[in-house]
Amino acid sequence: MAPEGAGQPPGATLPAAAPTATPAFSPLYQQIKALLLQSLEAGEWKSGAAIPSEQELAARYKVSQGTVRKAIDELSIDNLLVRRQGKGTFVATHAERQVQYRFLKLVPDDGNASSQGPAQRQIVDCKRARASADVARGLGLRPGDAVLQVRRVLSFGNTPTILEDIWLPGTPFKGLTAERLRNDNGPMYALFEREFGVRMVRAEEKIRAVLPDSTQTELLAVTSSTPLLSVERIAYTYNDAPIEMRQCLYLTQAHYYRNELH
Amino acid sequence: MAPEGAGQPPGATLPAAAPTATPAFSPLYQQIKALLLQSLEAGEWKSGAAIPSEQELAARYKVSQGTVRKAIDELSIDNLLVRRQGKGTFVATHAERQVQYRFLKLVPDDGNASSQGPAQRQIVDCKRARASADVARGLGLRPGDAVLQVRRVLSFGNTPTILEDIWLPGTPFKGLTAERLRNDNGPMYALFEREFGVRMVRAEEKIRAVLPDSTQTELLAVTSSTPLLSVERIAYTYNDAPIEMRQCLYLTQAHYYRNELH
DNA sequence: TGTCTTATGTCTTATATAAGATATGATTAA
DNA sequence: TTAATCATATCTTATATAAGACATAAGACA
Repeated sequence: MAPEGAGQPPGATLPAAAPTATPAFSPLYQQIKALLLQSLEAGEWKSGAAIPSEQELAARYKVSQGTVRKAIDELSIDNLLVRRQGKGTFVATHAERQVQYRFLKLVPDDGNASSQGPAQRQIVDCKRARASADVARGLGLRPGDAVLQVRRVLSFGNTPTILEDIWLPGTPFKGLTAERLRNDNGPMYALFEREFGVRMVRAEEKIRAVLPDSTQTELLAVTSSTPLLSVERIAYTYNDAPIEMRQCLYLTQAHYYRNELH
Repeated sequence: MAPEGAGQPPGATLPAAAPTATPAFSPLYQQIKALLLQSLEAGEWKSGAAIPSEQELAARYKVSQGTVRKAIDELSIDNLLVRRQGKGTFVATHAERQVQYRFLKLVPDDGNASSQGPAQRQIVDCKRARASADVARGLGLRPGDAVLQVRRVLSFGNTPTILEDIWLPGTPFKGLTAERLRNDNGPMYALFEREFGVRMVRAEEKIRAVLPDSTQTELLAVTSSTPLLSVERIAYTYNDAPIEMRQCLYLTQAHYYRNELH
């Protein structure tokens, strides 16, 4: 029981390992967190795979296990990592998620999401296009840049309920076709992750009440006087980079958008 | 530097101090958290006041400062406490909040909440009533129990934008009148906290798109074909006890409901 | 009045130990 | 010999404690 040399002073910059310029004079665990983020972003560990143990990471970065722990704590709060006692810490993935839809907050009126079966999905359209001013602003592109546009309808119990227009930047999603979307049974975000290495981290939504236009009434089988929830979502990957934009319409006759406030 | 007797085994129950039966065999810091919650609920520390230092609490409960810290960490994540380095830890309060509305997520189209002035508030109605089946279910009362009902309109730049029907259980809010509401300039939740000792901790919302009825069109000065956001909110105080129910209508012509997803 | 000291907060890091999960190997029964 | 069982070794994360660093504010002192 001989506790040798106590910890290095907080605020010290990282010894050598640090490859890029960290903000300097930030807490050690924040520097470690930044390094872990870099590794995640660089794809050093695959989705769903275990990252090195806290001891190993502590050795790699020359800090104590507790410091690594605090860094991992924050990353798991942000849903980037998942801890499992006795097993290890894993890269969060959509592949094995129990919930089908990561960001969908629409639930049936009885509040029980499992009371209804899985959604029926119908890809209406999937084409290459040029970014409009709106889409370009949302995705951080220039107007006219190549984008992929997907339109689909989700139905619950044969009732069309959700109409989605999805825009994706052309570059990372090269090769995505209606065929591949239709052939896939799992969540769309799982496919993005598996086929294109794109991981969704967080999203922002703008919600309004609107009336549908003529195209929308047809696709959702409602009258033009049926109020709908308009949900504009921008999803972000690492480093707050926008990677997907959606314009959704929700029919809230038998469903509602559930939100928790803290 | 003589690290004497290492920590007691986790999962051990608290020595003596524990006044009520804690779940037993939960981590020490969870037991401390529960004790702190009891003190908060009992009003041992007033809103906005500092709670004892981590050292003091550690001494009181016969645990280490770090264990108290972990308990406080979780409570401050839940927005029940606020830490200020060098100053202390304080009971979260609405009184000094910079934001006017705790749970309001409606923002102007430009996304800048401060670009519009403060809201104009108009109390339309404030009366004693009996809980309907709906309200009783929401507030955990029996139908027919005494409740307070408040109806008000919020306008931004002279445009009526929000219509709220608020139901409050009669007991904790005895003595609340339209007069007192009108005379108060601050946030309603700050008044609840100051005058009735009721602290809002979290809330749940059910959001739908609807069309207004004739009364609502008048109060909001819109046509009956203007789609509105219907937001049903139930706010909770300590121990997940529902304490307020709201039925709100938002005009989303120049505003949108902003939500962040993680 | 302005600067320094000091007391008292939280914040950061480190270490020791407990508990959960899994693989390994000896033992036993068929 | 083979297959099943059980104890154990050794991974992992989880919890508890302690000590020093940093932040803040109030009082001492020139």
